[in-house]
Amino acid sequence: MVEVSDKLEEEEKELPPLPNLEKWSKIIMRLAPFPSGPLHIGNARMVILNDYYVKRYDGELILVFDDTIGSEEKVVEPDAYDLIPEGLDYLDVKCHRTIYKSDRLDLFYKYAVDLIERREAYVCDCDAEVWRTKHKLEMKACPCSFLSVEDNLARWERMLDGSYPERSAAVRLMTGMTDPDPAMRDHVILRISDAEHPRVGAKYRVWPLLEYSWGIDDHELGISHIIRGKDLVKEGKIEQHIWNIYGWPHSELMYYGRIRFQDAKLSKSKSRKEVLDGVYSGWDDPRTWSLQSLEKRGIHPDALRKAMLDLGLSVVDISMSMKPVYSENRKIRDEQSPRLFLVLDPVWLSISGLPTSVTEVEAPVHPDFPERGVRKIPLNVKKGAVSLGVSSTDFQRIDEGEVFRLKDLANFTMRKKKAPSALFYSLDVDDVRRISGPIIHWVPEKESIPIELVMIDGHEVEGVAEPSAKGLKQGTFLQFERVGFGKVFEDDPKIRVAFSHK
RNA sequence: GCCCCGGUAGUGUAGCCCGGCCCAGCAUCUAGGGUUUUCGACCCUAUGACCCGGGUUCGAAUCCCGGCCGGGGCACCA
Repeated sequence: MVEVSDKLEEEEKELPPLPNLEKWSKIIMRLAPFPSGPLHIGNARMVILNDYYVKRYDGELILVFDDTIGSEEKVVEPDAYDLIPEGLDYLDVKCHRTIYKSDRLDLFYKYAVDLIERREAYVCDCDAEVWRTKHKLEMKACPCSFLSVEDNLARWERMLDGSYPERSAAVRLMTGMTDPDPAMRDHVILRISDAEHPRVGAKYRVWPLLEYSWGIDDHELGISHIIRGKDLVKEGKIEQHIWNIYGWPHSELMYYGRIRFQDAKLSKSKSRKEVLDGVYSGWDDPRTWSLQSLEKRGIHPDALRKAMLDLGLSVVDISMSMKPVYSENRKIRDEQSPRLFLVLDPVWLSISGLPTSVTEVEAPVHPDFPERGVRKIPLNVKKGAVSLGVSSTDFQRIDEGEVFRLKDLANFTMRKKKAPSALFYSLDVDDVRRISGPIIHWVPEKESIPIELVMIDGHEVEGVAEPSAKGLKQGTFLQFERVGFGKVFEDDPKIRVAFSHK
């Protein structure tokens, strides 16, 4: 027994300590994604929770690609082997080891033989449907379970050597046919699949099921604590059954409920199809809700982390909004985000009557930090007249004759009757403040920069940004005043920005 | 049909194991105000919850029973 010091103290949100710490000399946990695509926001809870405790207890985190053969609906996507670590990197999660389930088949075979020899498992060649109705539901033992060890081992060999076609035989663990829970009755732990595996090809045709492979591996890898979704509680029970057979110490099992995001519909299979078909721009398309897509949008990993940790370890299924994540992201990012004017769907106003003294506007890079300087917006006024763009929604909102302010510039009277235009009214901000008139953002027609904004739903909208947007560099997180936050993900030939949130 | 699990403000969460400090804390959302030449950040204020019914107890969000509602499992998927 080693003293496991609890390093966390005055952290704002403290999760409960891990159970039975004293039983483990070291905290070892694991991340076990099935590599079917990049990690997405729905997987973030699993990752962050495990990482949180490993860091808190100075433990070890193992990345285990749970890449067994899967099923027709669940197939290994080779790109995922790179996309998953990429997502972990973004979340600042460090894995101390990386392991591939597909490298460990021999180990699972070894234990399969041992379990058969101990009469804890048997090879069943019943039809799955028959087995379910005649045996499982009626709680009647399967005739295969009475076969001798020798017969079972012979059957096992036939599974391996190809004599048994796919689905014609499987290894069942003798958990007991009289268990009140039908889910627990002699569950299949290994089965045949002739599918090709992206990493090991056709080397193996007998593959373990999740609950079995983990029953072995959680022990083999010395996993002390397991935090996983509650859809895996049955699997946990089967693991415990295996641990009991061998008298192994039980890893501590913890479950959390499922999260649904109100503003995000997650479907890895749909994403995969759309990415492959080119409908989505790639695995970082906002509609995939992949970790990559969140990074592209400039969602700070700490914002995600905080939101996930705030959920705690509740086992209740929840439906949460992205709002808390966005709120946290604004808090983190606001201070560092330069301001800029971007006008979507511009309406060009013919401005007239501008005093000759007004030739250029200076607006703060950040209103809370004047020392960061100003952005210069040249006007190119010709005889007191100039064309300035405002967003169409603002234009529609302001009535004929109403006084409004173009932020950092001056106050104007709206003229709509013939053509969109505005007449200079005054310079002083207070004039418009007194009447609570609108203060809106704008861009000059000359020298402004076209910008493409990729929205969260994948749609792209064209906009025009003020001249100082010229030379914006990829990776810059910024705020378009009154439009929202975003991150530049392309700067050549065109500036393209991923919209983050309001 | 069988087996688990759970129900605290709109949303999420703390408290429940070891009943009183909870006329229930926090975050987000919403509304209003302050600051600000942004619908951002920051500061302040307000509204808003213990699923229902019994029981135990001096005292229950916390313990017990029943009900209702919700989620998950019963795959040769993970």
